[in-house]
Amino acid sequence: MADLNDVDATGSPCSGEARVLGQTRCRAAQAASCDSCGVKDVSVCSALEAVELEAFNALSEKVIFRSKETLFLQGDDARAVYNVTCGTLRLYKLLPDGRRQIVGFLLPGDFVGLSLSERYGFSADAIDQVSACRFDRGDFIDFVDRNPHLLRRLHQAATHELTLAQDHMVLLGRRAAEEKVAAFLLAMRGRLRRLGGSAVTIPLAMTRQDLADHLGLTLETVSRVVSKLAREKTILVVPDGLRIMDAGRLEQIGAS
Amino acid sequence: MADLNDVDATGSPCSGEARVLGQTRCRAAQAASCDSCGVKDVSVCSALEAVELEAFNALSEKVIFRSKETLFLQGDDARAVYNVTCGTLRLYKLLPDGRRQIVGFLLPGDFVGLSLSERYGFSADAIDQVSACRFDRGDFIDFVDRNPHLLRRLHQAATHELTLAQDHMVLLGRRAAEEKVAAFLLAMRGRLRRLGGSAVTIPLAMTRQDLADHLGLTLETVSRVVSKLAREKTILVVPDGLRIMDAGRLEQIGAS
DNA sequence: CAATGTCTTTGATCTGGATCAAACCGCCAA
DNA sequence: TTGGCGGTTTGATCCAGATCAAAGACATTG
Repeated sequence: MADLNDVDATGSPCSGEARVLGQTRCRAAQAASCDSCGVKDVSVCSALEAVELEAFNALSEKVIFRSKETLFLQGDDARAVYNVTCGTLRLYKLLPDGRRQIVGFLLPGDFVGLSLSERYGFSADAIDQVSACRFDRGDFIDFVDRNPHLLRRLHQAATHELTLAQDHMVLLGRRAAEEKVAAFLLAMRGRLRRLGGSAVTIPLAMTRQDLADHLGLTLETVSRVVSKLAREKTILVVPDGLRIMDAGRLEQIGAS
Repeated sequence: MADLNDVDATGSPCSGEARVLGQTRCRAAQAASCDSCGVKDVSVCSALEAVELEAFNALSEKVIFRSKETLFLQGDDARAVYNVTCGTLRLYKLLPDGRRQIVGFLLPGDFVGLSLSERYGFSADAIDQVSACRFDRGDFIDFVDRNPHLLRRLHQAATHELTLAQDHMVLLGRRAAEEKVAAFLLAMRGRLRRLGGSAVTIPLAMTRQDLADHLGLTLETVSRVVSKLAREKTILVVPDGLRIMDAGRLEQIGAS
């Protein structure tokens, strides 16, 4: 049985400043503009000196996207780099006939547009209300050029994403429906945990369709698998998310 | 009808020096050790000054792997970075029960291990005879640190790989068998073309099983699709590869 | 040259997940 | 209060691709 005594992440306010490649600093004064998003504050532990961090954050402006709002479309020229501070983004690609593959969900702390290329390689929109730090791409590149040690971090971030992408290829190419869902839930639990949130309740802002388009399934199949896991008491479906009741069982199904 | 007059890439010798992040320089004296691999020489056009290039190449030693030889396994500690100069590598991940997902095929000019991380995130083995330049990972990192502009190239290479990975997710998650094969062939044609090879004949060193494990299919399905395309004269199966007879038709099937 | 192993092709059958269809469940707006 | 809307669940049916099976095509080796 899972650790039900875990405190659910609920009321921690969001940072108004960018996490510098995985790290963040919170400014309480800005927290009020963003409702609870399930992420605890993380103390400063940055790749940047305090003075650099100040300069870095000065480059950004805070922006808010409403649920379903589109940040940009695949092929748009990449004016901005974003750092999510609150909420969830979906990044996706479309085939000409409308089939969609969600290549990733971004949570607080994640960057969009780190490739620094001329054009966005995917589309992005907000699943729930999202707040983010927006950097002008040119300014961001200049700053990185002036602080070359940041490039190492940038490169690390990119290769980490690549590793995730490769893991997802295994999931898409070689796993059965139930394994896909189990592996996804475990991965999500890991990410939330690292963000300091709950290890038990997973707030799923995305719909069954989103899940399906991420896992290479249909929404009906996702729904059936979730129902089955709930019937077996492996998970418990709650409003706006689900609770992992038997992580061991989930790992057994989604073992990697 | 496709351009049948295209000269097939056959006899061009391979470089004995690393391509510096996409560019290469050939040294005729070393070419003899490697049989034809379908890749034309590319003139020097490097991110490095001549003197740096010299230093860079001095870091590497030439290594040769026989067909089916394993370079490293997932989880091994990453002692080396490789630059393929001839032949084809497959990079793959295994599930505990033996299911395999090939995350990529590497052709001449491609680097392995650019993530510079402590451990390899996948396994790699040679499909045919492969020659490569081998860099000690520590030396490579030191060199990059001394030449920070190279980090930009490194980062570009990583994000390019990430883009390819995301495209492959679309293929794995949302495409039908025939589309998968068509898209793969077109992508391979593009890569070979960029390498200066033939646009018509695609030398497939990999088996049907390899293809299947890359595309998320079974070998039988791959075989059937290839047979079907051949029956329709879209492609022509030849020893050790195939010819694209009707690229338009292929694009129509595998449109992205 | 037969024997053996590896890879490929092709056919017959099966099945996991897609597709089609309908009901259900808040939630919001009229 | 009702109706519409977006999302979810559940059932019935279908089918693309998996699985099972066998034979063919080459190399390599004894």
